[in-house]
Amino acid sequence: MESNVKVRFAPSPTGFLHIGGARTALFNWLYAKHARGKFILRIEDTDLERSKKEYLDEILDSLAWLKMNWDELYYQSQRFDIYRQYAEKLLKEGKAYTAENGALIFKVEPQKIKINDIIRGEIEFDSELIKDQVLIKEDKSPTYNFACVVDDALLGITHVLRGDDHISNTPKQTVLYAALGFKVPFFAHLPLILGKDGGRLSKRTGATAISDYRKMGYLPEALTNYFLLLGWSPGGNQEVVNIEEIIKKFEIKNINKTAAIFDMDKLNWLNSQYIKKADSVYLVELLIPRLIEAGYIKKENFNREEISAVVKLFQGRISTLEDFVSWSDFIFLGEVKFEEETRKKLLERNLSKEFGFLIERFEKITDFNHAAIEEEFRGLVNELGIKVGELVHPVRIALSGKTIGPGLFETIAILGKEKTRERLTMAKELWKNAGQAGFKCLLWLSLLICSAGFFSGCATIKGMGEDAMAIVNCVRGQPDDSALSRADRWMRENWW
RNA sequence: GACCCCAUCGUCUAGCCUGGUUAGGACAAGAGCUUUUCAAGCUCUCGACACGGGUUCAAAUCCCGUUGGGGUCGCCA
Repeated sequence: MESNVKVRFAPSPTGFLHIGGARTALFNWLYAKHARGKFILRIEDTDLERSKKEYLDEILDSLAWLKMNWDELYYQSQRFDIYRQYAEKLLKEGKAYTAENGALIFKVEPQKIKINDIIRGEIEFDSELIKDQVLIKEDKSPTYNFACVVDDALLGITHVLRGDDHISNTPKQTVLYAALGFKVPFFAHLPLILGKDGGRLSKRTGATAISDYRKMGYLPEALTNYFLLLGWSPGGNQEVVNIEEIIKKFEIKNINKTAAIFDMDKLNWLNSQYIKKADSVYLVELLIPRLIEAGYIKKENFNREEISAVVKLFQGRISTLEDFVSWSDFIFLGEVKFEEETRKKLLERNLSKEFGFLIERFEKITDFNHAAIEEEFRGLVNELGIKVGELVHPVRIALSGKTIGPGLFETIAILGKEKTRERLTMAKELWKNAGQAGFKCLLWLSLLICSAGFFSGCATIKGMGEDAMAIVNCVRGQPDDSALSRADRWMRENWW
C-alpha cells in the first residue's frame, strides 16, 4: 500500500557527502519508508564548474553503503530546458523581467511571507528583506532556488526535509511556488550538526566525509544509528535501535529543534556495540579487504574460518574495524613487531629456563586448544611455585609484542602450536644474546677496574661495587636495565 | 549589523503540547567488583532545567524580556 508521500535528498556534487548531508538523507529516507512513499535522489549539479565526477561517485557510494536506497534519480544538469521554459512563462506573465546581461529575474512583490514548518511552526518574513530573485543566470544556468522549486513541484515532492541553513531560502521559494501556481510542499528544517567546539563541522573539528568514517572502520548500521540519535529520540531510553522499528515509529514532528554536537566517543561506543553483536561471518567479509591491504593475508589464498576465529578473539574488545587490524597483526604476520619499550620489558627478567619448560609442555599437547593450553600452563606455574602473572605477561609479550591483549590461553590456541614454539624459542635467543652482550661487558669492566685500581687505588674499586654487581647480574642472565648504560657512563667518566 | 532559529548534566537526550517527577536514560569522567594484562561486563558516584520578571496554590513545562549560541544575508548550492 503506497502513499503519495515523496521526499528527496538533493546533494550538490561539489564536495563529499558529509555528516550533515547524510543525516538529512537519513531523515528523508526514514520518512519515505515510514509513510510507504518514495525517496528521490536529485543531483544538484547546475554549477558545471564546481561539480565533479569524483564527488558524485563518492556521494552515490556513501549513500549506498549506508543502505539508503533511492527510488528515482535525477540530474539537474539534464533539465536546463525545463527551468528555462518555466522562467519564460513567468516572463510572459509579466512576473519576471530581463536584466541587461540577459539574466531572467523574478520580481518580488511587497508582502508578508508565512512559512509553516512541521518542526518549528509558523515563521514570518517580510518581503522587503528579499531582493528580486535571479531565475536564470547570465550563463543560462538556473539558480538554486529556482531549479529547486521547479523540480520539487514537477517531481511531486510532498515534504521537503532539509538543513536548518535553508530556512532563509524558504520564503524566497514560496513566492516562486505561488507565482508558478504550484502547490507548496510541507517544510521541515532539520537542526544542524556542529563540531566539538560548537561551531560548524570542519576538518579541524573532526572528519566530515562519510567515506572517511568508512575507512576508519565504522559500520554503516552504527553510523546510521548515531545520526538518528542526533536529533531524534526513539523513546523508552533506547540507544541501540533496530532500524525496522524506527521506521515504524519515525515522525517528523518529533525531530528536535536544537543543533547537536557530533560526539566521537558516543559513536565509538555505538560502533563497538554493533561489532559485539555482529555475526562474525559478516565481520569477516568486511575485514578481508582490510587484511589484504595490510598485507596480513594474500588475495587469492586465505581461510575464512581462521579469520573468523581471530575475529571472535577480538570482537568484544574493539570499537572499529581498524582496531582489529592494528591489534591482530601478530597473528597474521610471520614475525612479531616489538616496540623498543616492550622489548626492554621482556629483557628485564630472564625466563629462558621457564620458557623452555613451557615449550616442552606445549609439545606434548595433541589437541592444541584453550583448555589444554591452560592446563599445561597452570601446571607449570604450580610446579615452579610462581604467580601466574609472572609467566603470563612475558609470554604475551613474546608472542604478540604487546603488553595488552585478549586472554592469553585463547590467544595461544588461535596462534597455533608452531608459531607459539617459534616465538618462545625466539625469546630465549633474545635473552641469550643479551647475556652474551653482558659477558662482553664484564670483560671490558674487569679490564677497566684493573686499570683503575692500578692507577687510583682500592677506593675506586669499592665505588665501582654497585656497577659491577649490575654487570654480574647481566652475565647471570638477569641484565639490569641500566647495566649497560652504567658501564658506558663509567667508562666515559673514569677511563681517561 | 539586519533578519531568522534555538536554549535540560561536559556531550546526546526523556520530560514541555495537556503545569504538581526524588528532573529519567546513554556517552564521557571517577570508584569498586571480576581478573593473566587491556578492554568488555556488572554495581555505584559525580553531574543540568542560562538569567530576570510575570501568570498560578504550584513553572523545566505557559507568557514577556535579557543574555548566550547558531544560521542566512551570491547571477554557490
